[in-house]
Amino acid sequence: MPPQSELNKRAPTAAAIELLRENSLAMLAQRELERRITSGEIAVGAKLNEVDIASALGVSRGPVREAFRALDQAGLVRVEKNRGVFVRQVSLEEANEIYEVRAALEGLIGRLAAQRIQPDELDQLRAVVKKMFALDKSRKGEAYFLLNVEFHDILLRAARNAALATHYRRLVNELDLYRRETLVRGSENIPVSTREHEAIVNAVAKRDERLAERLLVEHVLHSRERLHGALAKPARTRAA
Amino acid sequence: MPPQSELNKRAPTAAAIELLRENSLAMLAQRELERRITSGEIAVGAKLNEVDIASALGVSRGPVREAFRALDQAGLVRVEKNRGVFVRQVSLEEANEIYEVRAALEGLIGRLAAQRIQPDELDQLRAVVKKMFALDKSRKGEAYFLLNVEFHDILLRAARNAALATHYRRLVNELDLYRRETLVRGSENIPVSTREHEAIVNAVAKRDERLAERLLVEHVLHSRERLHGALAKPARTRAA
DNA sequence: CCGTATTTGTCCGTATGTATG
DNA sequence: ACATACATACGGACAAATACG
Repeated sequence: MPPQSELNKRAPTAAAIELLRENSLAMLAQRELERRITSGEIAVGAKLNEVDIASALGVSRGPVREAFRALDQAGLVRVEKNRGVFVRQVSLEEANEIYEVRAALEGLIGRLAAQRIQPDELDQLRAVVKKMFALDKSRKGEAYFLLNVEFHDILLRAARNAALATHYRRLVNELDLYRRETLVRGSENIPVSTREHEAIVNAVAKRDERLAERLLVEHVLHSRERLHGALAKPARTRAA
Repeated sequence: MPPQSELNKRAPTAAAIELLRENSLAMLAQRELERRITSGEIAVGAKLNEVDIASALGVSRGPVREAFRALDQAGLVRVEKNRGVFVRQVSLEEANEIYEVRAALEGLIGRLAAQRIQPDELDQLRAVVKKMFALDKSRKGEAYFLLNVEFHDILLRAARNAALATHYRRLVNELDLYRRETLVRGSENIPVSTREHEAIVNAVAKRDERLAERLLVEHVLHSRERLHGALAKPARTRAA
C-alpha cells in the first residue's frame, strides 16, 4: 500500500492543520480508506492490517480501529473478531438484493426530482448528457463511468432529500464492490444507456413524475441486466 | 444512567464469556447503547459522556469510542469533534424526508412479500392482526406499538432481502428518534391502523403484488399523517 | 478575560487470541 | 502437537481542546 495521503505528513502543512480543526483522525482515516476501497486501490476481500494502515496513514492504531467500525456499518468492510477486517465481498445474490432496493430508491429520486428540480440543475443534467453523446463515438468506458456518477448525483441533489441521498450512496458503494468482485468493467452499452439518460432528463424537465419514476426504475434494471449479461455470457455479443 | 447491562459484570458469568467469544466489547457496547437509545432510556439530544458510559458498561473508553463511530454511521448519534457525542435529534423536516424513503421501501416490501411469503409467515401475520383486533377494544398503546413492530418485521422477513432489511430498520430507528423528539406517544388510531394491516395481509395472501405495494405505501403515509395530526392539533380530537 | 477543571483526542504498552512452521 | 511469531483487543497515560467559574 502506498504510504501517501492527506494524512501521513511528518511536518503537517497549513492545509492539513485546517483539516484537523474540523475532523478527527478517525474521520479522516475513514474517508481515506473509503476512497481507497471504492477506487479499487485496496482490492475486494483484502485484509486490512491495523498497524500497516496506521503507519501508512501516519496515525496510531486507535483512530484506525474507530474508522474500521464506521466502515463496517457503512457496509464497506467486514469485521471478524480476533481475525481482522476485510474489504467486503458482495455476492451475486446480494447484488440482486441491492439492485431491488436501488431500483425502488431510484424511482423515488425520479419522482422527487421531477417535482423539485431547479433550472440550473436541469442545465447541468443536459450538459452531462451532451458529454455522454460526445463520448459515445469513442467508447471511453472510464470517462462514461464518471459522467454516469455525475448524472445520478445531480438528480440526487435535485430530489432534495438527505436521507434518500445517504441510503442511495451506500447502495451504490456496495454495487461498486460487486462490480469489482466480478471484475466486470465497462459492461454498459453506452449508446443505449445514454439514450435512457436523455429520456430521463426530458421526463424530469416536463415535470412528469410518473414517467421519470418509471424510466429510472427501468434504467436501473437495464443496468443490472447489462452487468449480468456481461457475466453470464462473456463470449456472446449482447443485444441492446 | 443505571449501571446495568449484559456487560459490567465484575466476575464474568459463563454466558458473558460465551458472548465475548464472538463479540468484541465494542460491538456489545454498540448494541447496548442502541438499545438504550431506541428504548428512550437515554433521551434524545442527551450527551453521551465517554467515561461515564465506559464505567457504566464496565469497559474502557476504547470500545466505547468505537461504538460511537458505528452508532454515528447508523444515524443514532451525532459526533461533534472536541465537543462530544449526542443522541441524534430528528427534525420535522428530516422526518418528512425519512417518511418519503420509508414509503418507497415499504412498497417494495409489500411487493416482495407478496411474491415470496411462506405459509407459516402468513399464519404469523394473521395471528398478529388477530391480537391487534383483540387489543382494539382496550386501546393499549404500548402493546399495539409492539405488535405493529412485529407485523412489519414478519413482512420484512417474508420479503427475503437482507439489504432491504438493513436500510428499512435504520429508517424506522430514525423515525423512533423523531417520535421521541416530539414526545408524541400512541398517536395511532388503532382501529383504522388495524384494518389497514388486515387489508395488507389479505393482499399479500392473494399474492397481489401491486395491491400489497399500494396498501403499504398508503399505510406509511397514513401513519405519518396521524402523527403530524397529533402534533399540529394537540388539543383537538382527531378524526380517523 | 483568565485560570482551572473536565472531557475529548491520540498514542502506546500489554494481554489474549490466531496462524504458521 | 507444540512452540513461535504475529495480529487484534483492551486498557491506561499523556496531550489538546472545551467548558466553567
